[in-house]
Amino acid sequence: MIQVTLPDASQIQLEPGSTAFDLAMKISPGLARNAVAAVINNEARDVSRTLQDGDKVRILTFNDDEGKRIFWHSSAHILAQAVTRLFPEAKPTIGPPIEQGFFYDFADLLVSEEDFDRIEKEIQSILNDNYETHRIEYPSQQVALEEFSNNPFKRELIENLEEGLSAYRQGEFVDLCTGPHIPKVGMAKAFKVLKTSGAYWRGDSANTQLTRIYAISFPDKKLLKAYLHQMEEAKKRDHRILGKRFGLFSFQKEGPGMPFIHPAGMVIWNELMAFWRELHIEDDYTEIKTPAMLGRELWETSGHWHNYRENMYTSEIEEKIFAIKPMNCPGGMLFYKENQFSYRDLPQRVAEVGNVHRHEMSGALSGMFRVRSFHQDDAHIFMKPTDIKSEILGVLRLAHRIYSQFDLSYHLELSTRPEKSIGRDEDWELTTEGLRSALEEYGMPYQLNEGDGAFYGPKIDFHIRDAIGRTWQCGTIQLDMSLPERFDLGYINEEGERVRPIMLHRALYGSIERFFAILVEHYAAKFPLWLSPVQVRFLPVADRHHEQAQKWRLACKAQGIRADVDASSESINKKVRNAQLEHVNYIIVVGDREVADPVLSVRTRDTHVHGGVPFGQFLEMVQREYTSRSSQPSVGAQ
RNA sequence: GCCCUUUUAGCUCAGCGGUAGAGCGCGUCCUUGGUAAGGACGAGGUCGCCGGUUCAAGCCCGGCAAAGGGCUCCA
Repeated sequence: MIQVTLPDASQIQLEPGSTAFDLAMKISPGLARNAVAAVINNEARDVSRTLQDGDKVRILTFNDDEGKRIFWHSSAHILAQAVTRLFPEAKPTIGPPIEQGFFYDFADLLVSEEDFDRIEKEIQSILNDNYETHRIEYPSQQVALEEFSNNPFKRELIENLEEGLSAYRQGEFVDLCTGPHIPKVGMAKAFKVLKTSGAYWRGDSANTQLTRIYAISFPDKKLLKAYLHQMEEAKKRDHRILGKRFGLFSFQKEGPGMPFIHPAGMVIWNELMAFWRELHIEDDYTEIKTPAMLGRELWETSGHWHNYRENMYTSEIEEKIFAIKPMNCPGGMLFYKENQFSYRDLPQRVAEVGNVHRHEMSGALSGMFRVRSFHQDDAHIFMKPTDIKSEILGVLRLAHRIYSQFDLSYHLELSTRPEKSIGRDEDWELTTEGLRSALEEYGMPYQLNEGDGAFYGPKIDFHIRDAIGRTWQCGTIQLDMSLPERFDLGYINEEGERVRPIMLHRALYGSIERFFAILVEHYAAKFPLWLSPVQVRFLPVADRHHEQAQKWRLACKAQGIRADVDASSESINKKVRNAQLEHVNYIIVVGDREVADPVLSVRTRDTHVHGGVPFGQFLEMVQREYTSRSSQPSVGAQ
């Protein structure tokens, strides 16, 4: 008998020659049925793998993250099997699992959504045949190359893999793969082909364009249904749809990627900026505004003319070339140089909410998330080397105050020196260490992206997730060793010498447009009162009540509260319905009773009507809720 | 920029090679109704733009533009 150890440290006796599947069977038949793979001594293996005495074994199911990846990777093989059956000329390349499902990239394949049905049918027939998967180990590169002689992409992969070459076979289909795999393809019971797109071989736009097919699979039809339902729900939060429905913003074909912010959108925008300014004043920032367009020499000095030219809009007048700013920093540098700073004046925290323009590739544009004209809530902090850590900590804390106001969850990424970069080693070390130690002290976990920094310095990025699960970079903290040099910035130190300041760029909303879009999706356009375009709506019951409704509207307005009156000749039911659908925070019907005695029945967004609120008290409550930027309604609170 | 898809009334969407449709919205009138759709009538369209095929094009073909999903890139 052999003995293996389970994750809970319990020990199980097995017949010699038992597999991971046998072990699962011994634990419970249900587990065996759902076993996707096994982790044996920290290595993911097939459940058909034979166990040795003393092995530490963990059975993986779809419920484990690792199990999901294996399940989806196995599903990618099934997809590739179906596709190669239907399109024999298609050459499978790679097919990894992703966060939600998996994709497979094919060369020599042309498909559109119309083919999805056929592909799904073929997949179904593969699932019905319920092939077992078999591991094939190649003794040498040569043997593997022969197996994939008709697929140059697989051959390229094989050539880059010296040892441990293996493949998996299911029915007639063999694919290069390290594994492990689900034991029988039928486990991937519920399959859905989702979308197709182009992709480049090895992610390089210089390489062949491949056809990518995205799909998802589950061990249970109910899980698939739940997933599809969740996707439907997420689509209802799409900021592009809500932005149109609520009149927040629009795009015109005369300015692709250049948003028009409408009145309701401007209300939110202005509230965001008011909140932002309050916090920045508290944190001792100053604010400037620099021109939208500056002469070519400036961009030559900053390096943009050489490094960023293809993204810049330019204009020529009287034989002089100007560029519309793609970034605020060069203007900020000129501001700094206007002053003679001493070490006593540092750090200088100079904010600028500037409208920048970048010519993004047409295919990259996406609603308000990716535009060509946007506003960055930039700030440049000029400091002494000894300020680095505390300044970064200050920015991290300020960012947290902003994101937590909206209950947004975010994650941090630290990116270090890329291969192509400028600057001295000791400067990179100083600045990267500054970022790292600030992050450590801040105490929030972060992801490390080695070599992913800007060419001029390391950075910390804040990422926030949208309604359909994509993450977007919002805030960023970037140390810059290049611009102070290029612009010959200086300050006078204690010894009276002119020395170079350290400079960092930072943005917290990142792009106001993008952050705005994230908020629309986050709240599904049901904004908290302080952001809400219409906070209070009065609904006169009959024409004779218009006068009272207008009086109250004006009283609200005098307190800075955004109120309106629905003076249409619709029924009261219809007016209530409209106000509810518009997510007005407080809905107040004005009829004979209210005219006789100013006590309101206040309808809240949860459709409850709270009676007996004197008008004066209502005003106070709304005002308190507004100025405190509370996300909880004050009426009907207790 | 590349691959795939889409573009018909203000909005959401039907539409079969043979003179353009619905619902909502909008306008006028009736109704003055107490917390999620009162009623009648009416006005809105060079079917994204430019070419081609055809006796005939919203529909077929080509180009361009914009939008959507990805790739690449990035706030």
